[in-house]
Amino acid sequence: MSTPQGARARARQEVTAAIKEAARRQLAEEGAAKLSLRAVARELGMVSSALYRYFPSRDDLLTALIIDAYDSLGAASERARDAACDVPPPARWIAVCETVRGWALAHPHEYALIYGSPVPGYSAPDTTVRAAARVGLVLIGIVRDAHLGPGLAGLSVPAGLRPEAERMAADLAPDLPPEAAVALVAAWAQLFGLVGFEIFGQFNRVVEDREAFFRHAAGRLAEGVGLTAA
Amino acid sequence: MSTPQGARARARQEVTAAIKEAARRQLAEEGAAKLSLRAVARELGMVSSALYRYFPSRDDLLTALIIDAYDSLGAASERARDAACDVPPPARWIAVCETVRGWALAHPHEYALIYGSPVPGYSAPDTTVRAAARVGLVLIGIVRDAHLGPGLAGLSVPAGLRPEAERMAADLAPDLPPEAAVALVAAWAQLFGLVGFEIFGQFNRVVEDREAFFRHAAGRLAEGVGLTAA
DNA sequence: CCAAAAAGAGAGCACCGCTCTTGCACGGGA
DNA sequence: TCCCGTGCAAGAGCGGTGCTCTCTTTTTGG
Repeated sequence: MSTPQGARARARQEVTAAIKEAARRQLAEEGAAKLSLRAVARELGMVSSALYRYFPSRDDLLTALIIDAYDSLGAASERARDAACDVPPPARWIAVCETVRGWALAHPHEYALIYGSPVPGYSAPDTTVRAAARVGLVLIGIVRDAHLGPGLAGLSVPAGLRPEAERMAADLAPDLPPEAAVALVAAWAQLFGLVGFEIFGQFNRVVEDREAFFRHAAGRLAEGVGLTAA
Repeated sequence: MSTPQGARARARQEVTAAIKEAARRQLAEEGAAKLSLRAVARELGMVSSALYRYFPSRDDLLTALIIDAYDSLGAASERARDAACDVPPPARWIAVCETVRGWALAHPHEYALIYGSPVPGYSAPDTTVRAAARVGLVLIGIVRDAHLGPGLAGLSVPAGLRPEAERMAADLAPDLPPEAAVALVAAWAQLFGLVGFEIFGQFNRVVEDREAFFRHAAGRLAEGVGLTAA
């Protein structure tokens, strides 16, 4: 992995990185639909068939970009969490949400790649799943900190959702009350609903001051998971 | 518009409808990315160039499908609202939300077409915008009914959001309190966050009993806009 | 009844993803 | 140090795409 055993392997890694970089540039400029292997090859001064030595297909290149995008967003949210480690959980939650939104605004096409419509019939490989989970883990961590520290507001779930709530909590955060797990997953999806609507233009002619609107919505999301304003 | 002045015009409408139908079938089977004008023409026994007499480009055909999809979803939500006209607003809200989710589950590729990543550089024409608004209007109507009838729980917005809230209320629902307008827009985006995460597979290995989970989340969304349980 | 408009057919252009074959140049074992 | 095998780039080519242009046929309306 990190052992550059030979000059050969190193060159291969460099070319692979150059391909991904050029592809990411094209993705940012034209979007995933227009990303073309031949154009990437042209930009790199190669012939298109040479690219297949590095990525077996266009989908594999896209998958690599997807993983990188998840990692980039995950790292950004982790940095935001760490930078806000000394503010109370509700404010930390808002800070992470705003970082997610900021990342999406800065990388709209990469955001579309990971949270927009997936390719039909495309099922994410395991590596993708792991990368995708990072943002969620950050959010869970904030709620856990509140639970272990200043406390979490009590929530409730209807009886019919009880088993599911306990299953979700066992999988996601065994140390959290089941109702918090349910609220967390819902807030997670709702956060990306807010971000997606802004990125994809659904807020055009509807929301003007998006910064303020989002901050407020993120705060209400925090209340929804039981984070009480300090 | 509705005057079939000649057999010629009627034939044109029929062919146009046949093209859209075949395209919708292909869309449902393979997704928007694989929708090909040539394949549609083949299925209809025409040559591909003949199709351009009806739709100037592939994007125009896609736009027609988008409008139809918005209309289909809008009509479904209006039917759900009318069917639940005699239950209290919170239950009506949940019914409409569940109908939106049901429509999305039944037409995942059409859902992806309208609420997934838009085509790069694609900007929705005005006709699209109007069709897109129908679901939102249904949600607004439910809150309005509650406001005029059994009452709406009081909400609050921070001072910084006040002007935006009043602007949004003036545009969307002048008879509603500004705080309700803000909550409504947020709930609207969050609803599609929940639906999108389920449709696009983000809930895989996370949420099992999606029916119950969604019902509960929709109920909490209703509370968030001030609809108090009867 | 005939000119004009509309519609279909076909060839063709540039581009795409992907495959296969062919040379070549380099790197590691002898 | 040499030399062979291997990894890589190059090129041609296949079937597909969106789209344009021209030509012919069909229908319509004055």
